[in-house]
Amino acid sequence: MEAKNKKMKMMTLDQLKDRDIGKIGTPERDKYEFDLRMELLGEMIKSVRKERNLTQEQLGELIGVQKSQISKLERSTKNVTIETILKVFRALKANVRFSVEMNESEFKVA
Amino acid sequence: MEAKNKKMKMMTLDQLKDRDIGKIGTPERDKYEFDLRMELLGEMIKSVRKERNLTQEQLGELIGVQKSQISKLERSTKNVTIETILKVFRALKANVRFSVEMNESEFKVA
DNA sequence: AAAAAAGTTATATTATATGGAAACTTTTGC
DNA sequence: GCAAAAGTTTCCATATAATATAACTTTTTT
Repeated sequence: MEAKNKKMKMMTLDQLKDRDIGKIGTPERDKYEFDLRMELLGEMIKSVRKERNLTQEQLGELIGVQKSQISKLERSTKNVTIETILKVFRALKANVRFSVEMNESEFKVA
Repeated sequence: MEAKNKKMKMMTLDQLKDRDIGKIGTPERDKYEFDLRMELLGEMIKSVRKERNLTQEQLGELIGVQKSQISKLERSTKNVTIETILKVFRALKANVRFSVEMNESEFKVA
């Protein structure tokens, strides 16, 4: 990526994302935002696991899956089902919360 | 279910769930808790959709799926992928938050 | 630096979530 | 109460998430 526009002074992160990845709502941008979330979720698993002083193998044993599975969940850019997420955090004795907010009102789920 | 125990005065909801469904951590109970969460998530979709004054068909059009699909998401006890959830709430212009908490520390994801 | 442990990746299989179509049921408006 | 609209369910196909195994790479320990 080159900075061709001489007049450009500053851009917000959002402006950059709009320009380089696509506007919010476009498939490209949505995918990016989604991947980002997935990455964070994976990091979340990893950091809680570390906090509990577990190896991937040990966490796997708690859940009943191989370590390779844990590795994937921690680093995959792919999609996950809620069931899997809950299973993992349950084993880690951590609580997951989903909440939905629209405008002012916020509704908590679980 | 009968109330055989004459001495029983009161029970908390948790005690009832422990007795009738199984202790937390048992597969039965975990499934129950999970179903509950899923149900709430479906209800969440429904209530936000209603808030936006949309029919299932209209919401489906926004996302690009049939109304039957929306119906399923709103009422299914089945599992869902995060991608699907995000897709729906994105269309509803609502924000979904996942957060994970263990002990005192709370980490926000997305 | 060698050995052991932890983590990653590739490949393949199985289970299941997504989705459409259409018939059906329930709710709503007149 | 009837018709239309909204929602649900069933049946089915397709896509993909979950998983194991085993080889591989990276990190840690001694």
